[in-house]
Amino acid sequence: MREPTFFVLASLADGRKHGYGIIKDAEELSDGRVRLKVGTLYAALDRLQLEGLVVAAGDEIVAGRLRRYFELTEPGATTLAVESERQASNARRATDRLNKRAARVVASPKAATA
Amino acid sequence: MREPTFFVLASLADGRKHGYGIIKDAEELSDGRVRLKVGTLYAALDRLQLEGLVVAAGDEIVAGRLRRYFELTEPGATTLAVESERQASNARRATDRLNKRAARVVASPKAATA
DNA sequence: TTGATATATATCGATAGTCGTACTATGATA
DNA sequence: TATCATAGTACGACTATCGATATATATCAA
Repeated sequence: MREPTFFVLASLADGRKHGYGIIKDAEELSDGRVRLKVGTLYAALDRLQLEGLVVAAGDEIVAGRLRRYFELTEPGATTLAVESERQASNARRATDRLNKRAARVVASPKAATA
Repeated sequence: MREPTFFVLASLADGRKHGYGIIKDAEELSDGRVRLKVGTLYAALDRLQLEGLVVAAGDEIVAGRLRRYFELTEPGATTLAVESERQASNARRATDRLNKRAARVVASPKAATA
């Protein structure tokens, strides 16, 4: 799963939201690192609905503007949990290796990757 | 960064390796979850070399077969470290939300995402 | 009142990384 | 002698994301 899609699910794990709300929330949740593009967002929502990870949760008109709400399904929550554990695990493995590498570089800079 | 590319760097963090060796190592490192395709691997290696994250580290002929060796550069190690922290952080944020959501679902199943 | 910014969604061509498959070739094993 | 593991090359197809454009309302500043 790519990062934008991951953040769509993570955003909805917080509760029911509308498209633009997801964009703002994902930016905040990622400390500004993830700025979902509108094309990416709505394409992802369509796809995630087809996969059953997200469901439409009502349209509302607020201040003359349409808001399309979405919410996470239980399979969506499970998928996000699996994906989170996968990424945490990947990060741990890579960090372990980088730490060992750093130890080698300190000991012998030129043969660090030998 | 996508998962296959991440594992190419993670594999090389362990030391100099040849293409096929990276495929085997990535599979082991990921507990069998990541099986790099040859097309993906060599395309990634070409790209990572252009980006300066990886360098060719000599060709060898072993048992009549060509082996193309690669190693991680310092910028490559830094990129992997940044990417690992990014993924660990993303996973933490998502897991936090899932835990809060689970608490809500236990308290009130039908209004969990309201 | 004109322009800029924020909110909110729709749509679409281009891009990039990955996948899938086929191909060549050697050495080891059954 | 057939199959599997090793090792690399090549290329078309796929798909999520990007980047841009369009539409529309509300608010605020110049």
